[in-house]
Amino acid sequence: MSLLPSASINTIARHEGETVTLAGWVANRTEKGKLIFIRLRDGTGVIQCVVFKRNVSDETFAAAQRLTLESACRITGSVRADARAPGGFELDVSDVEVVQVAAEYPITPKEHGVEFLMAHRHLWVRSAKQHALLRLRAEVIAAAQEWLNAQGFIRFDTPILTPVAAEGTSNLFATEYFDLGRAFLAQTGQLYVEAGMMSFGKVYTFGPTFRAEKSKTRRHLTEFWMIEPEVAFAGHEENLVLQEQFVSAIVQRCLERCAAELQILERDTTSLERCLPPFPRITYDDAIDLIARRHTDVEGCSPIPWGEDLGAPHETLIASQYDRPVFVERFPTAAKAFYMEPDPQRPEVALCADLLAPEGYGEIIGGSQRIHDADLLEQRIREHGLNVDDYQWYLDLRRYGSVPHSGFGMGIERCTAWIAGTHHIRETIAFPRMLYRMYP
RNA sequence: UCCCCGAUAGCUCAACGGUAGAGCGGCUGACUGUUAAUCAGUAGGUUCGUGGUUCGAAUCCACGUCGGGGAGCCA
Repeated sequence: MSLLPSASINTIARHEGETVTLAGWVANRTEKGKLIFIRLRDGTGVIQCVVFKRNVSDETFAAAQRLTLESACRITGSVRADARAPGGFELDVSDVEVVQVAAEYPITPKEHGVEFLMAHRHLWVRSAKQHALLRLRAEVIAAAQEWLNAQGFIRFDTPILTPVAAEGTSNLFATEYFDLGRAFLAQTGQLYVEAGMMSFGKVYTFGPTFRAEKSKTRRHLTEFWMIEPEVAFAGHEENLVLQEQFVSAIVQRCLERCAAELQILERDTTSLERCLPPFPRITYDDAIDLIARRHTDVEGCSPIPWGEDLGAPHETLIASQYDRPVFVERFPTAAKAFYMEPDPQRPEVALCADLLAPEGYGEIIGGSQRIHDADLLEQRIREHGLNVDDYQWYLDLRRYGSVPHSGFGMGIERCTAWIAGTHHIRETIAFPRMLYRMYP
């Protein structure tokens, strides 16, 4: 006989007046003499179950008394509307079946510190806010993939174990690879997805990426998930249009389908509702001017000379000037990755852009038009001090039917943190990997 | 790697050179409408580690360990 429930809590209203069996965990319990309130959590929602001593057998009442926080159980009762119940419906209990009585649960409704919660991450994911955040993350991922699929993109998965640094200098995680020496965990799928682009035209890769940077901020993880579209024949302009449509579609879908989660997260959604194309754009040159004029607006923000990359305080200042995401485009070529196409009118800047989320959530997308000329690409590889032999396969993409093409990478955790309005991105992934934390 | 901050009961914190405490959680009991219930009682401590200063150290000093916030780099 199946142990599965006969109804789920998120759609319990459909069962008003019916007797159903729910299966889940005790989110909270209050005993009041001959009356016990059990708030049951089934993964889809939470419902209050009311056990009256007079309405149930002694065994059932005793079972309800045994339930501790997070105990697993199956509860049978009739669904009724009641204004006193959170959510408007409650279960008038007729039977309680204990599946497992939980040991004393370490996470209480009271406050806990970051260290304690991170050490109990495997349990913390059950908590309402974490549940909402991870549900929102799943929606961001589904929205991103389904939107790209609908636009004719093909998912083209790229390797995680790679022979060399895709972008060169950044720190990489290395591991032994049999007799072939060291392998590195991919820090991006971009170079490989370009091979897919030459096969399918419009592709994207989606998966975990790894950076062994010793970053210790609320915007960094050593393992994070990135979705990276790449489009043949697309130039810089088309790339930006694709990005603003993509991001808007994701945000609007989250607003539609995750309203309950955003409410639990106490997210003010008015700024998200404004997130529609076109997004404002500012060139790197104008950004430098803006920083020179307004750097005192943001703490720790100092003027920078032309050629230097923007820091976190600079991004905060720029984003604060706009009410929706903003593109910062045409960075100095020398400060960017080797594969970015120089602006034909001004080779000292590249046809690239970062998309900064509003409200100080920082860079959520980095993208560019890629160099499609084999000679220029090889020259740039040498200028970056990289080994040309390692990139022969990548140069081949420019030798056999090369076309102008563009793409970008969006960080799932940063995007989710922005939409959720969550301060630290560690809460937007189930098990964050950080500089000083790998457990659990 | 650098700068700043912290570590005391299961959790969140107080005690700031002189007897180690509270709230929550746990346990026991009361209660037919609780929403982090309320009320009464009760158990619970190697004050992160090592060394030093002192009549006396949770408290001051040094080193170490672990963690938090930020920078650089990036998504």
